[in-house]
Amino acid sequence: MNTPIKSKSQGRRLTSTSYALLGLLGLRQWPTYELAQQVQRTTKYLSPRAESNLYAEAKRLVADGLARSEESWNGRRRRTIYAITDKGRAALSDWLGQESARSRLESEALLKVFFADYGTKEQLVAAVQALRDEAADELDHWRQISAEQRAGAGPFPERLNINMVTMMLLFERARATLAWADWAIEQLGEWPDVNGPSEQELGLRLAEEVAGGGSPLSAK
Amino acid sequence: MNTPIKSKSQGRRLTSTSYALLGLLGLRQWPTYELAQQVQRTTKYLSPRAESNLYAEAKRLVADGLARSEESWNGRRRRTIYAITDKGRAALSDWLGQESARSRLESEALLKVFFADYGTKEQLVAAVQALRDEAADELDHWRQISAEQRAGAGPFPERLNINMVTMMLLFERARATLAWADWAIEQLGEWPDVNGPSEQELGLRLAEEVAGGGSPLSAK
DNA sequence: GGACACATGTAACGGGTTACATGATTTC
DNA sequence: GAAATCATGTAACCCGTTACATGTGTCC
Repeated sequence: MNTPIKSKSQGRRLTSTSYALLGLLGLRQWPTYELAQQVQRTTKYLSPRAESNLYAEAKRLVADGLARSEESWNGRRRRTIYAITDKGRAALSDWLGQESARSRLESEALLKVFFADYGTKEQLVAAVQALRDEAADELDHWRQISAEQRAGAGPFPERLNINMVTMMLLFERARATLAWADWAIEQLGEWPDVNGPSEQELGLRLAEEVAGGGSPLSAK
Repeated sequence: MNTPIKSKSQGRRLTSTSYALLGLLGLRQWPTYELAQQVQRTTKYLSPRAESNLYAEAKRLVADGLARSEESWNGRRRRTIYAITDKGRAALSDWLGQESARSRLESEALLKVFFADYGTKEQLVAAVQALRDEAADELDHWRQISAEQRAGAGPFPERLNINMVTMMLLFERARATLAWADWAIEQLGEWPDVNGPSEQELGLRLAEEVAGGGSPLSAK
């Protein structure tokens, strides 16, 4: 039988993971461990990835010629240091000119809120509370980062402006989530069950305000 | 050579896709096409999936005994109708009692904002604009859904309350995004380049307000 | 001496994506 | 008669996840 032509991989389609790492590598070179930590601080919130995949992606970047790796020794402890190449910088700036994939939210807790009528009111409240906790954690994270930056203790101070602008969106979304959760928990207190008040007064009122262009929560 | 034991799959780990479909199937039975449409209207915003994967997942649910399928004919056009089973309902209510995976945001456009200093100011503005457009689309979507519900034209009116509570979070987040984008574009107008004003006054001010617990955007 | 952080992975698996296919029916 | 929508998929690929492995250095 004919062996299929093993075409030389001349550039896989790069993913957001690729660009997240390339972006960080553009700032300076990193040992993989620190790179992974930096991802935790920053890009995790825009493009979350399992740690093991970061190690894998770094290797792929090297295979594609977008990064270079170098062995280094810290005592008897081996470290791999990654640095961006010119080809990597080119790919990065190329990417900035391309259309972006649509943003996506993946939220199991909110899915549970949506389908809460298959369960108990306690489960509904717990799902809302989980979303509240997530948002509170994230707010803390950004507050801490902000405190470091204000104290001049953060890395890359020259990136402070763009950094903060990016962060503001996540911050404001987290604030909105927190406000929503508090509002929801208050509302739910008065519900007889997971279906809410009969006649759907609440739902109708919300639908009317939203359809009319208003914003029921901030109005209150 | 020994054939490895093909262990009978006695229940793969179900995914959010599974529960999204089970949740919809719990409401009524659906032909796959309408089921996929319903996903577009609703769960897409909490757990987005490619259409082809919905067809695949529906088959997996049947294989697991969580749903039943039935052939049906609309003229000479074949349709597959899916319905939930008792086992499916059990899995669904079981799920509601479990811990949720952390929510995740995946946003290529925001990643581009974050790494905008590798490109031009126009590209930065374009990325912000893309986020604005996404949010505006989503607001329109929820307004339209709300209008239908208000008019009593929506399906499952008994689910209006829980439905609207879920929607309010997405609505408020979209509003926050829109406000952020408008603010950001206004700010960027005054920037000399992608690095923003020198001395990072803006960034410092934001960091101070965020760290102090304030909310720079809504204050203005 | 034990825990914890440092540091870097490997193995296996499958879900999810993109791209494509195919035909029927309705609408203009 | 073409285009759009209805309707349901298949094929190929690989990224991303989970779970695990392995050893070093430091702190108390």
